[in-house]
Amino acid sequence: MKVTIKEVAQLAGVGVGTASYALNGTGSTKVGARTRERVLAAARQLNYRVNTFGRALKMDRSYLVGAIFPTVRHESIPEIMQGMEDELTRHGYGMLFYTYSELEELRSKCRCLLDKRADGIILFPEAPHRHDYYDFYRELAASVPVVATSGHRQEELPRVLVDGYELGRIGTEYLIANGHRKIALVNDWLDWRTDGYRDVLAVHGIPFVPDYVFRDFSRPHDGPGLLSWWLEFPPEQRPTAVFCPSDGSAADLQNAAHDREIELPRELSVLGTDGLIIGTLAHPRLSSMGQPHYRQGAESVRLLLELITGSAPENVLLQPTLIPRESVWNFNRKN
Amino acid sequence: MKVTIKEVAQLAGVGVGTASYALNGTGSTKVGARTRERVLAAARQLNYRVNTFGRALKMDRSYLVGAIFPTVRHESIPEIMQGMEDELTRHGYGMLFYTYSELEELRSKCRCLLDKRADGIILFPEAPHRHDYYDFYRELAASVPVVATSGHRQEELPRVLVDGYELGRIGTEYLIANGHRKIALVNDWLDWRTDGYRDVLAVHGIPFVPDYVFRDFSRPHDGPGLLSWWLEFPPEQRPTAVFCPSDGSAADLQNAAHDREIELPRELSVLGTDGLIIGTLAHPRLSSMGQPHYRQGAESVRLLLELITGSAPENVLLQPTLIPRESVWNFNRKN
DNA sequence: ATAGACATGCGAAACGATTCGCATCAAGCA
DNA sequence: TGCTTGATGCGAATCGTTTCGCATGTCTAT
Repeated sequence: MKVTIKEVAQLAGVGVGTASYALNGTGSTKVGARTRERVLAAARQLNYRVNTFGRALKMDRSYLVGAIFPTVRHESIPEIMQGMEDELTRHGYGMLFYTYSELEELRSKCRCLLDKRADGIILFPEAPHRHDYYDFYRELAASVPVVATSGHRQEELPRVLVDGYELGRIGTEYLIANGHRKIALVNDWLDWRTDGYRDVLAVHGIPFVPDYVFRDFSRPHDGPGLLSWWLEFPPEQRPTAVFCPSDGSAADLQNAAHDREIELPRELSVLGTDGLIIGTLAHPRLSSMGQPHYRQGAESVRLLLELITGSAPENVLLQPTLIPRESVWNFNRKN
Repeated sequence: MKVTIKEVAQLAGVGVGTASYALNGTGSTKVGARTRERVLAAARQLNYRVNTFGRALKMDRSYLVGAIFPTVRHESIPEIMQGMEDELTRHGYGMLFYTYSELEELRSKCRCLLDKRADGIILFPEAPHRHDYYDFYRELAASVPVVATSGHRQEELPRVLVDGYELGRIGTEYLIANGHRKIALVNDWLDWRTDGYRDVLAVHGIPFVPDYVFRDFSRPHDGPGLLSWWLEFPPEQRPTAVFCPSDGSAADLQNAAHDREIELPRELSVLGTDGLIIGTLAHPRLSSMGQPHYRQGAESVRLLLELITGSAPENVLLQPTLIPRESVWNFNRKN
């Protein structure tokens, strides 16, 4: 399991330099076809595999990139990772996986990554409204290529994100098409979604009601929290549909509604975001704004690799797609 | 960003060897306290960080371990990964993440791992009934430390698994305690679960009905598939409870039942396995046999690290715990 | 026939760390 | 004083690559 390039060269009867050129295809002008063949044959025979460390030491390139996520418990992360892994493997890179839950941990994990000489880092940013994080992103990006992967508004870093405006627009359009007029929007940090929502309402001549937008981040963002917010509206003003920022919160809202014996989806329609498989396990099965997580991962890698090889890549904007299922009531069809 | 040990030694006014000893604490007998202090101070001042490749090259230790999963889409994997990551980081190791979907891909990903000189591999085995996989496991384990992490019966490799017998026993006991007598068991590869199930029935004097055990792997294992199997029983023989091998299949079964307007959980109780968060999004919220995924990940790492440092570790058997929620009807309480 | 151009290939140096044999020095002891 | 011993530290050798300068040999053109 420990055959070196020297032994390959010896068996092929050439110098180590020549063997290196032949093996890597570099200096293709410099090594004759017959010689190359001999080297390759010898390598195959000996089952030679390059020692990454020798190479990395000399070349100052590790072919490793780091991936840091705020917590794996966020359901869309596995799919993103899958996209990243596939794309990285196709380019001969390895992926170093880390998680963090607060800034200090992020710092120390990035230090680990730097120690391991990662060629670049893909960062899933959390809590993008906090300035200390922003400062750290900038500081980090100064010493190593970094790209952000997420739907957050992330001005600092090269990034791939999902078009929040379109997401809000398409989702709201769908609800309106199903006859909804009183539509609530639960906000996450993705403000663009609100713009899309508001614009579509305008197009259809539906007045924008500020109270229908849940912005209160001091309140719990979970099912019971959202439901009690919803219940505070007097019945005739109560939204007929709630547009949630994730499938988890949407399903949780549905379950809270079940507990109160509210009839779903007739009394309360719910539209999720993410289009995850968990949506099909909820009852009713969640309609959702699907996000292209796999592509998000793959594109992040593409960007990072460009960054590593020296070009200044353009940000990527991915489009969401509607996944209609059963959680939205259709007022137009007489059920 | 590229300060070497030589510069540290120079600044401290010592030889490189001495600097190395001082920095690593090795040869602590060999370097005087005052000298060590000087070296450490110099390192701090220059912000020195060891170059992993130089070290790895000399020591033949990469401080990298590979983690290979059949597919991230299996919901319990993120939690396992989290456990692995925490434990690895505590020991200064990095985790190389890969996925595979068939044997050939597993092979090639393991080759990547070997190329990157991973010190060991944690393998989440798939399809443990296939002999070609078994052969490969053995072959792989011959060239690098490997541990398996899963609930599968995996005789070849050092492994950490969850006690399937106890899982079957406790789950079945719970159903019986709720007044169920006709209990179906949906099998995965974990045969031990069947033993626990059968033994508990015997303890309670309930006859074992072979037909209540779903073993037909040619049929779809999903909600509609399971429901149609269930419906084939004549009503009076129909199981009142179905013990599922995952939360996903359990929730899917519930949704299929909703579609047929079967009243849950009165007409059909469902017990899941895994205790995942998705169980709380299903309706009714899934009762489930919780598996200690986080610990599973952490213990796998512990085993692997032992293996790497040369000892022959004992396999680890983790205990499942019951997570009662709302998907099991209680016949004893007059509802 | 000779010089220059070109194709091919050799092997030393370098990357940054660890480790080992050896040297130095001071103290202890006869 | 002379010798042993122990504590401390130096720097060369090494790990497996890649790359670069140089050497060799062949061919072409004059």
